[in-house]
Amino acid sequence: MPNLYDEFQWRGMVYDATDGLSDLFARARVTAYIGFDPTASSFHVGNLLPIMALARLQRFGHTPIAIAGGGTGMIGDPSGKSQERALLSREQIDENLVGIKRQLTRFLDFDSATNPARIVNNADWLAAFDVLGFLRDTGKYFTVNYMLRKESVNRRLESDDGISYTEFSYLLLQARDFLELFDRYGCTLQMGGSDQWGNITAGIDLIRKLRAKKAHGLVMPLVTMASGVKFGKTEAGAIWLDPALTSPFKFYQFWLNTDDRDVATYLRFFTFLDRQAIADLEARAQSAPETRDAQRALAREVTALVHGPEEVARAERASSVLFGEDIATLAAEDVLAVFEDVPSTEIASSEFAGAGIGMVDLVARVRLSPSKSEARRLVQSGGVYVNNRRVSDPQARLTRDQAIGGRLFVLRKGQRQNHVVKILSAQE
RNA sequence: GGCGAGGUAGCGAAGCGGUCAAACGCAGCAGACUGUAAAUCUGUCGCCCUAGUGGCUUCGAAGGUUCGAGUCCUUCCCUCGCCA
Repeated sequence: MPNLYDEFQWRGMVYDATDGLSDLFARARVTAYIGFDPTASSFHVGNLLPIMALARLQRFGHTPIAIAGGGTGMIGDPSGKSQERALLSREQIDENLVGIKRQLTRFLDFDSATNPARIVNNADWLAAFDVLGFLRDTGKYFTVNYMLRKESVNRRLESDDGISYTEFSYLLLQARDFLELFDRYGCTLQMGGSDQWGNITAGIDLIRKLRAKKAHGLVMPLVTMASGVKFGKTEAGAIWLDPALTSPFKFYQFWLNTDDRDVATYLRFFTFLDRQAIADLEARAQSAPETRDAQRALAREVTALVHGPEEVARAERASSVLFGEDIATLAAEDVLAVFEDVPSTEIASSEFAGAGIGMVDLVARVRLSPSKSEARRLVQSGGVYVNNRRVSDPQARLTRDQAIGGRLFVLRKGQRQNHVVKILSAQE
């Protein structure tokens, strides 16, 4: 069995790790965990790297545990945060946990005979502690001096906002989690993002003190984008795994648009492709970047993983239509199918009667532009396309006979922002 | 509490009492070039319309001076430094 540590290493997923972790992987089946905050009802692509770490772990024969942080979520992790966080309500957390658990099941195998994955909620034990018990059993093992030295705490001490006692305590809870999993499942490794190092080592220290056993930690690098933008953020907001929040088409497009400089890194991070396949794609990206085969493979792999192969096929089809074929020649049904994910507006056919609807009005109406003034500028500058044809005359009007199949228009702003206008017949 | 500096468009930052919807930079949005890339270049970037040397609402808030105020005066609110 190849060593998982080497695998993580070549994929660039090791930002830091405790000594001896490689040896541990070499000689034993390891149970490892990563905690996930229930701050939203869905993961976004920024959470993907740790999720993939658990998935790889399982594929190498080890046992993954995902903690859905129902308990720690009540408190809020100060790591990487410059400000105190708003507390989530218990109901909100429970709701978020449901969504997160469901998404994890796509990556992990819970039915494996040898090393089934497990999702646990740390509220199960953290909520059971009484204050006095916790302070005596866990708090006693951490000096405030130790806690103050932690980067996450320290940074907030220096900021004007300070840090509440609540968040200050977070470290203890996460340390206690690690101990709990160590006791229950023999979990000896915690992984996480690089900002988790302090929290992880706290758990390791606790296990050493109370159980006299060596536990391990591994943290992954922050995923960056060459453009300098925060990874996973687009103009439209975060890229979510939930298809209701980010359509599979948009999800696919996000990956397809990966910068040349990032694609090799992302292939390693976010796909299960092996070394040879990735090396080939990298070579291809070097010699023929214009084909964007590497981006295409990345988009296909990740979309398949998150949304399934059918969605990949649909996204690819939609992409080829959108960026290639002539929309006007397609049947209305096909266009609708392809643009299913695209926002749409229904407008009564009566509005298209007579002189029709003015371009500027329509563009503003479907919110492709925030105001009519801006819509006008947009049209004049040549940024608006109707059924794939540029319309730059702000006086232009649209009537029903110009619609695809007499039923719809595909409005496009710039290169890729589409909007479908459906014409509602009077009798419908 | 005392002293000093400042609050201008998404952010940063200019702004002689008239020619200020407000320089400039960044971000944003389009266009060109391309590969649905990066870089670069161009335009645009308060709102409205019948699109014009058009209308309307802005420069922390409220008053005032003036033919005219982002620009002067008063009060208030807030932020930031220094001292206590």
